[in-house]
Amino acid sequence: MYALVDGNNFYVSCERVFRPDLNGRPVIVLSNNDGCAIARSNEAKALGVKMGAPWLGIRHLEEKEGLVALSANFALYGDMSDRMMSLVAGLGHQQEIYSIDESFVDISGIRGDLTDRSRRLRQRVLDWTGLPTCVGIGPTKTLAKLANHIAKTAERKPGSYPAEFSQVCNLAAMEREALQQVLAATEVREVWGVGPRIGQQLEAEGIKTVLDLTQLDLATVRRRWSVVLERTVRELQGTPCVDLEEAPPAKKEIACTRSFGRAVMDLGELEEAVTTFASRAAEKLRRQGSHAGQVLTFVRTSPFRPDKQYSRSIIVPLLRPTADTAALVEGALMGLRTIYRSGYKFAKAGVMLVDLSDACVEQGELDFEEGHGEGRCRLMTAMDALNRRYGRGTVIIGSAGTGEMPRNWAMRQERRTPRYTTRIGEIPVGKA
DNA sequence: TCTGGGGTCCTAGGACCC
DNA sequence: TCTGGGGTCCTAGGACCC
Repeated sequence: MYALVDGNNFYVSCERVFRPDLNGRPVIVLSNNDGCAIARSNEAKALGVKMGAPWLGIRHLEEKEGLVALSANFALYGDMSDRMMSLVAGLGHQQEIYSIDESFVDISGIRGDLTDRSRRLRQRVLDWTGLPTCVGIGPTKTLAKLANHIAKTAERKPGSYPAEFSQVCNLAAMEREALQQVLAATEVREVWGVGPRIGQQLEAEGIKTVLDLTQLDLATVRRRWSVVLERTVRELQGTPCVDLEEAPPAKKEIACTRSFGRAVMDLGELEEAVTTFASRAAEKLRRQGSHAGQVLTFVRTSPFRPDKQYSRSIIVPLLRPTADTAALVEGALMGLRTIYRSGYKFAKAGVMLVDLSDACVEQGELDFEEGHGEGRCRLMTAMDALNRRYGRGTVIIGSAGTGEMPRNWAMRQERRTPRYTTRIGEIPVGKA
């Protein structure tokens, strides 16, 4: 038996914890570069603001409807997430943190009324962190996800489902007939694993509700679609096919990519950007204890603009698998210089580390050259420690630039709130 | 004037092997 | 007149997730 606990409009809720004046108002959080809406309060949803809507297309609502738009403050959201997750873990035996705002909890064999227990946990998270959540319970992860969707919808749109499902919905506690009614009242697109494409195909075949989907023949689903959808249907029927993953498996690739604040044409500026991205990716690589065998670098112009388009990527194999920032930056820059063409307005670049292996596994080799091995490893450890303690960017690779060069690539963030919980200088101050 | 970032899994087809 | 059978690995592309 699983519970899925999910934050409501998570990023907006994090902002509201420290800005209670935003309660009851339409609020959105914008993506990097203040580009588009990535989180919306219920009031913003009611105004018709869609997920992913470009900010400049909805900006008029700022004056007309009092819409508040904030730049993404991931330092804040990450820290609030940690607080929420540690409380949610108490709901059951094991927890899988599935994303920044949701986690699955294995609640098999927990005694007592699970619905009641979940309501109390939900209240505790709200009291202790200020974050509103909803809980879905079901015999499989897919059903728990669905239950969570129902709990949220019942809360947000009274009348859409029976009021008792608001905030906490336990599909496992329902009679067969009541369950079928709920499944028949839920669109097939709401199912975890059914995206826009497959949703459209299903609807075209007359499969409009979740109930319709659960009644399909498994062999047909496999033949017509895939084993993936077949697994989803089995899960909806109550047969667990997806296990809880308590410890996340190591990443198979690690990326750092960014759209630029303004168009970049100059190779020198791109070199600074790519150095910064490769350094950041290397940091993530060391944190998971891996080495990379190859570095992929890409640059591209904006497909949304009428300008001349150019998009290219290149993979540079490294001399040996490494987690050394200098070696990874060197590879990334070598790739960049190969694919760079002048005369284009570049809008985005990125570095991806691939062909990852465990750092413990090392190929022996005849040591003809200095400059790698133990010493470099200690240098990286020291660099990471300094950057952790004194803030990102305290110690950098020189080619990341020191600010003499224009930084058109730097992202725009005009509306970011303070990092209330992670920077001593930005802590909120109360007045009596 | 603008439209994010970071991942995973599955499938089909080609190359290659014995 | 006929030109096998079975398998692995790699890559590109599609779909999905938050």
